[in-house]
This record gives sequence, C-alpha cells and structure tokens, in this order.
Amino acid sequence: MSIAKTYTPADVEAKWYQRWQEQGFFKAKPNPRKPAYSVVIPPPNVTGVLHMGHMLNNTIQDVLVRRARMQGKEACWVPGTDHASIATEAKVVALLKEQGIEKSSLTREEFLTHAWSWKEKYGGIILEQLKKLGASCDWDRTRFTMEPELTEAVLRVFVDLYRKGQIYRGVRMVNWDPQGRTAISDEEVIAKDTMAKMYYLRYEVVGSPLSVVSKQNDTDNEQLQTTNYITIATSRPETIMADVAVAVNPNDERYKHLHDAKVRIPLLGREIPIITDEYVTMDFGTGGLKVTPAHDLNDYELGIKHNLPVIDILNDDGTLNEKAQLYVGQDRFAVRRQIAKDLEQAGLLDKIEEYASVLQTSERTGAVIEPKLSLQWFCKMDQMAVKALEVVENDEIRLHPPKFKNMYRVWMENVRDWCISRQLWWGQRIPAYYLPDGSFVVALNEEEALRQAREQSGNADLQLTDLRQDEDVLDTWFSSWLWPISVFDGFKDPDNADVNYFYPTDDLVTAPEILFFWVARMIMAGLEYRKQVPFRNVYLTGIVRDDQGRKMSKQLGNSPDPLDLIAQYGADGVRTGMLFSSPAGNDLLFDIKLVEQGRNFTNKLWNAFRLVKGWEVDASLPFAGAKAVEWFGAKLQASIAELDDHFDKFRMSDALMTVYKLVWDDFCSVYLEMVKPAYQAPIDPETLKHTTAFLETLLKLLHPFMPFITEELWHELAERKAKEYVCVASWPKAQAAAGSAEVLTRMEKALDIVAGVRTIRNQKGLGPNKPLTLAAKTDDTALLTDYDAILRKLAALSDISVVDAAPAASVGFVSGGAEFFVPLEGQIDLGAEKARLEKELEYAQGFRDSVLKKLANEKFVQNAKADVLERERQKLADAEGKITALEQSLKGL
RNA sequence: GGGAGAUUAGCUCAGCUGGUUCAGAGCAUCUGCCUUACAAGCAGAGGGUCACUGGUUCGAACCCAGUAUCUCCCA
Repeated sequence: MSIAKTYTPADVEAKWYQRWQEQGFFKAKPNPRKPAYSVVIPPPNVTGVLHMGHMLNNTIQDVLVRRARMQGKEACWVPGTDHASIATEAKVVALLKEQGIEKSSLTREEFLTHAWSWKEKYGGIILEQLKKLGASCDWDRTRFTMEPELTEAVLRVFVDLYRKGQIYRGVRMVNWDPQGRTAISDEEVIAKDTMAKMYYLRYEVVGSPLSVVSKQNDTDNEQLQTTNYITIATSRPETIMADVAVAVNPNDERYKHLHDAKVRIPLLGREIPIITDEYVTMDFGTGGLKVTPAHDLNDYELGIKHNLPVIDILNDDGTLNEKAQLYVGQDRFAVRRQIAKDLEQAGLLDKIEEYASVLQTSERTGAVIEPKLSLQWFCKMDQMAVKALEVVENDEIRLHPPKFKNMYRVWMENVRDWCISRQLWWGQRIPAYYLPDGSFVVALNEEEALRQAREQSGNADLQLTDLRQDEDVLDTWFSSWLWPISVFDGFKDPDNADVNYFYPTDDLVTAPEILFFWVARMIMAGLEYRKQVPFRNVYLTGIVRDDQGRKMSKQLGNSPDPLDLIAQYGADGVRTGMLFSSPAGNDLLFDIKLVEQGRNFTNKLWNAFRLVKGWEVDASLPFAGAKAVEWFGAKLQASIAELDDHFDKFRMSDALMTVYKLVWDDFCSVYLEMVKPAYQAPIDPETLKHTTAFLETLLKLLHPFMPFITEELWHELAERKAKEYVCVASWPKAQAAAGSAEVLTRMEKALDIVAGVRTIRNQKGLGPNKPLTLAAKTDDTALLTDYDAILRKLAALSDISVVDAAPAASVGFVSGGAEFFVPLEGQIDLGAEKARLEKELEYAQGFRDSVLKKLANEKFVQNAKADVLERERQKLADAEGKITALEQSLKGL
C-alpha cells in the first residue's frame, strides 16, 4: 500500500476548489424544480484582509450553504465587498501622504481616481482568501457596494425616501470625528471608561464686587462665594468661550437669590444670564451648569427651550476658531491644559477633581468625538423601526440565539433618526443640487435635477453650471442596508427572475455588534421595498478572542494569520477547529489546540480510509460482519436524525460534535475494529460493500464541515462519473428502521462487557492481546451467542462460557445485572478484590435504598406520571439484580 | 445610574415542558500500551455541595425571592 500515513491537505485543496469551480457547482440560477436557498455574505470592507472573525463567520455560512446544496436546494451564496467609506478614505489618504501627496491638494475627481486604482489593486484580496477557506460562493455574482448598479440603487432609494418625506436635511447635534473630519452615526461611537478631571470654575456675579470675598474661614467662605461668584463644575473648561448661560435648578435654595442675575464668563468677561430649569441636577457638581449649546446635546436642547444663542467655537479639525476669541487656532486639548493654568493664575479655578467618566471615541479613527452642530442629512427611523421590530417579535425573523431579541427590542424602541451624510469623497455623492438662491432639489441625475430646478425656480434659463451638487457622500450603511435586494438587482428591475426566486434570503450570519446598524436596517429596507423580510434566520456569531479572553487585534498581535493556519493545518482542520468551540452568540476563545484537534480529525478520517482501501477481497468468504453492519446502520440513522436536529436549531458546534463522535468513536473505534480482518487476511465482499457504503455516507455528512478531504476521499474510494462529486451528492436522510432501538441497546450491552474485560486488563497490567477467557453468570445467554464473535475479537477472548458460580481465582465485574468472571490464575489479590466488591455493593445498596424511599412515598406514587413510576420500578429491579450478583461474588471469594 | 444575560468538571460548553439507573460532552489530566489504518494514535481511569442563602414541590441544576461575581447593551 502506498497511501501516505498522514494526510497532507496542501496537496489537494487547490485542486478540488478549482474542480468545483470548473464544474460550476457554486453557480445558482432560478430553478422552478428546486427550492431556493440563498445567503448574502456580510460584505467585508474592501480594504480588509481576512481575520479570524471572517474565518468563523464564513465557515458557518459555508457549512449552511453546502448542506443546503446537498439537500437538493438551489443554493446561492452571494459574495462581495463594501466600500467602507471612512476606513477606505483614511487608508487612501495615508497612502497618498506617504507618496508626498496631500488630500487637500487634490480635486474630488483626482482623489477618486487614486481611490479607485487602490481599490482595483487591493480590493479583491479578501475574496481570494475566502476561496482558500473553501467558501462555496457563486463568484459570478460578486458585487461591490459602489459599483454603478448598486450606486444607482442607493440613489434611487435616497430620492424615493426624500419624496416620501423620510429623508430630510437639518441642523442637528452630530458625532463629529475631528480626525476623519466627518460626522459619524451613533453606532460608530464607542464609549470608553476613563478618569477625567472636573474643573471648578468661578463665574463672577455681575454687580457684586469681588473685593468682598473674604477668606477668613471656611464656613463663612462658602456663604460669601455664592454672593460674589458662582462655582460651576465642568469637565471641558475650553468650552467656556461658547457659554451662553448658567443654569440652576429653580428649587435649589443655594441659588435662589441669583435668579435673573447675570454672570461673567471667566477670562473672557462676557456677560451671560442665569436661567432656571428643573433639568439641572442639584447634587451633581455644584448644582450650577454652564450652558454651551454648540458643544453638548443636552445644552443644545436646553438652549432651544430657553431661546439662547448658539456659539460654535470649534473648527472641523478640533481647533478653536475666531469666535472663541481666546486661544484661536489651538487644538481643543491643548487649550484645555492651557486654560486650566490661566484660570488658576487668575484665581478663578477653585479646584480640580478626578472622576470616572465616559469618553466617546470614533470607531474608525479612535479620535475623541466632538458633539457638533451641523447641517446634515437624516433618515427618519420611527415608522420603519416599528415594522422592523414587529417581524422579530413575531418570529417571522428568528435571531439565534434568541437572547438577542431583548437587545434588539430595546434599540428599536429607542431608535433615533439616522445621520446619513458623511463629509467624505469616497462613497455615493448625495443627489441634492443647490440652486443659486440656496434652495435645493433632489434628483437621480443632473438632467432631472435641472428640470426640477427650472420648475422650482420658475427660471427656464437655469443651466447645469448654476447648480451645485451637495459635497457630502452617504454613509456606507446606506448602501449595505439594501444589500439583500440590490445584489439581485431588485431596485433596477424589481420583478426580475433572480430577486423573485432568491429573495427573501434564508439565513444571515453576522456579528451581534452590527445587529442594529446593519441587520435592523436591512429589515427596514426589505419591508419598505419588497414588503418582505430580507431573511428568515439571523445567526449571530461571537467575537474571536485569544485564550486569555482578549479580543484578537492587530495592535495586540495576538491573532494568528488565518492563511498561515490554513497552510499549516489545512482548511478543513481550521474550519472544524473554529467550530468545535463556537456556540451561537458566545465568544470563541481561540486556542491553537482546537485547530490541532481539527487537523487530527482529518487525519483520523484519512486513516480510516487507508484501512478500508487496503483490504483485499476474497469472494468466497461468507458475510462475517452482519452484526456490526446491523448495529452501525442503526447508529448511523440515529446520528443523522440528531445531526439534522442540531442543524435545524442552528447548533453548529453540536452538529459537528455529533459527526465527530460518530466517525471517531462509533465508526473507527468500534465498527472498524469489529469488521477488520486479521493482518493481511482478506475481507468478505458483503462486509466490504457495507463498509464502503458507510464510509461514503460519512463523507457526505462531513462534507459541509470538511469539504476538501471529503472530496478527495470520495474520489479515492471509487471510480466516479463526470459530475459525481460529494460536493453535490445528496444529503443522507434519516430512516428509522424497525427494531433499531433494540439493536442499539443490545450492542451497548455487548460493548459494556468488552469494556469490563478491558478494564481488568488495564488494572492487572495485562497486554491488550493476551488471550483471556470469560465466564458469565447470566440469564441472557443469547447476548453471548449473538455477539460471540464481536466479544472475542474486541476483548481478545479465547473462550466464553456460561457458569453457575464464580470460578476459582477469578476477577469479576457486573454488567447489566449479570456477573462476569475472568479467571486469572495466580494474579488475584483476594483482599483487594473483596474490598472492591464491597465498595460496589455498598454503592448499589445505597442506590436501591434511595429508590425504595421514593417508591415508599405515597405522594410520589400518587403524583408522578406512569412512565416515571415505571422507570423507578425498573431502577429498583436492576439495582436488586446487581446487589444479588455482587453478594454471590463476595461469597465466591 | 437603567436594562438584559450569565454563573454546571482544570478549560470551553450541553443539559429541551422539574422525574431517562444517585449530572453529560469535547479538550486537558492520570495510568498502561510504538497491538502494522492512525503516537496527529490505542485501551482504561479519575475529576462536579450545578455561585451562595432561603422558598415552592412528593421530588429542583431546572421554578420563585434575595445576595455575590462576571459579561453585554443603553445613559
């Protein structure tokens, strides 16, 4: 035999992936004779390279898709990437900077040329990497969120929602990223706990001379302070120049005398009013609140309520502008440090306290977010959210695991309008066109915009050059929320065959982090534009962490390179390794041992094949493996049913574990050991036929998890016709044969006897092959005769006999109420043997007593269901049988 | 501060409507084996006060209340 002893995945993976593609197995098209099954990939960033999170996510998708394909469905997995506007633009800007080019020196068109060439060069990397993993996507359907068709879809939706009044332009407080110089949505803000400083500043009360301040003693001081100045606590002293009022709670006794007074902003000296509002918390800080509408959302609302002006002192890059009057041109953080010093020198800083605070940072750039008032485009969420919540509440869409339903509900009930404009160039430019008079029109293209503008202005001479298109682009999620529809061209051609057949898709596999800003919005878009949910099931994966529970990241350097892993352990090994420990919704603590286990499993399968393949057949031999075949057949059916059940409930780890144990424990350790002929002896044709068929079924069951090795072995196992691949083989159906339960329990009993003998071998230090004899004291002699060959083979017995009493000098064990003895001349330690039996007896008696107690309890007998009672009686009978057996054994000693 | 979830073997997790031989799996551990399919392996073994405290029940890992710890979400 010249088959290698270990499996080398590198030799076969590329080959099979290419063959599958040549055969067109991954291609899907509407087929009325088949049920559709479709999945859209969560489009990775076009800038991205494969990381462990992608590996997990795409492995799960591939398992689902491959199984569906084998189940005879028209399986369609649509791949693609998204343009990731802020991340990509940041990357291109950085790259240009390296080349000595500043973005500011380029026109929009020039910059986009650079960006597109960058995309052409690097944009496909991640998709190529997915092929290494075995992803069975229909590559002909690869889409990109910024390609012309998808861009058109985005613009159509924008125009449509604008017309429906769902999109509006307005001044709102947005999350401003001063580094990316763009607004970002609430979902892109990450809150970080930090220690911050609280500065206590003195605002002089107008008309009360500071000279009255006395510092004689502390108690007086406090009283005097409030008469001469009011102390305000703030974490952001650099914003005082934007203050427009000081607010106190009207019920606050400390400040009642100050109502209607005015105070002076420290350093700046500008006078601002004191206002009263119940909103102010009396026991936070000093009970006085500086009101800075331009730089705080709550202050902004307070400002509107009290009709206060807005003074915005910040530039887009986080430096102070001339409205600040002081520190103009300096960065906000530099100003904070400086102003603290200046205030202290001026005697206007009471104290600085440390306190635990939350810092809002940008997900993309890490910069501290600046709440900033700006003119942005918004998409209304309230109506869409109601519908999107309903379909999850009523299980039209199921979240796996369901615990995410709670989270989803909370978010949908508290959703705010979606800021969809971004101050970037890389993305779909907002199709709003401004007229010279400042009004605007929204239209799909320039011609239409001009037509509308002429109509709106009444000026028929208006030219295209008079119109100015909005400079901003749309949030990337405004493209990806259309993904399940747009990839099937459902906007361009809403009644096309693809979208009618493949939409709604079936399963979506993604991370909980984007449940809201992607999943929820896809549901909204689906309901809005197809009147149908975009998918039926949402499988939420966890985060891949290292063995210390830290999130894997480039910065920490704790993430292995997925492609290195594949090269080292094989794609099949990596796939199974990731799935071994990934219950839905739970984080996966990645350990290289899991991948090793996966690799070992492929090797185990390889060797099982090697054994079967190596057998010579002797056509004259009778069918020797009948009992084994009967048993494994039953076991296989039971496992298939279990496997399907796990799949239906999206329990991927459990599904894998079911096949893993079926292959390793039942097929290799038990079945093959039963039917395996002696060394170099031939096998009978009937047993071989069944064994090969079993192995073939196992390859099918394993294929979704381990596509490469199963395809390789499938072709090694037999001559195959042109299109006969395991990749498209039919998924085995569970068929419960009559009496299979009985078959399984009988074999379990036989195997328990084998285990008993093996334990004795281990305990007595006997080799695995030293022939032993077995004496049985049992009523079930049929078990011994039916399974005679199997018992002899697996337990290496030279003789099995039935006895009435324990033979002299033997070691015994109890199995299923019967007693078994292995005569061991000269190797018996009577004392130890007696102690062991007594211990076992005591245990059995304790158990019997507890059952007796239960059965003696009238209430139990009255209340318990019949089958429960029956089980308890059976337990009692078994226990008593065991006790008698043990007592006999002890007497025999 | 508000809300949700979790706590079961050394680790990662199952345990479905309370009753399936006094709680299961994989990995790890320990013991013995280089037995010609596989040492990336084989055979066997040990290991748990189901976080804690009460309650409901004939019966609780499971239901209820409280406590502790952790995680996530929101502010």
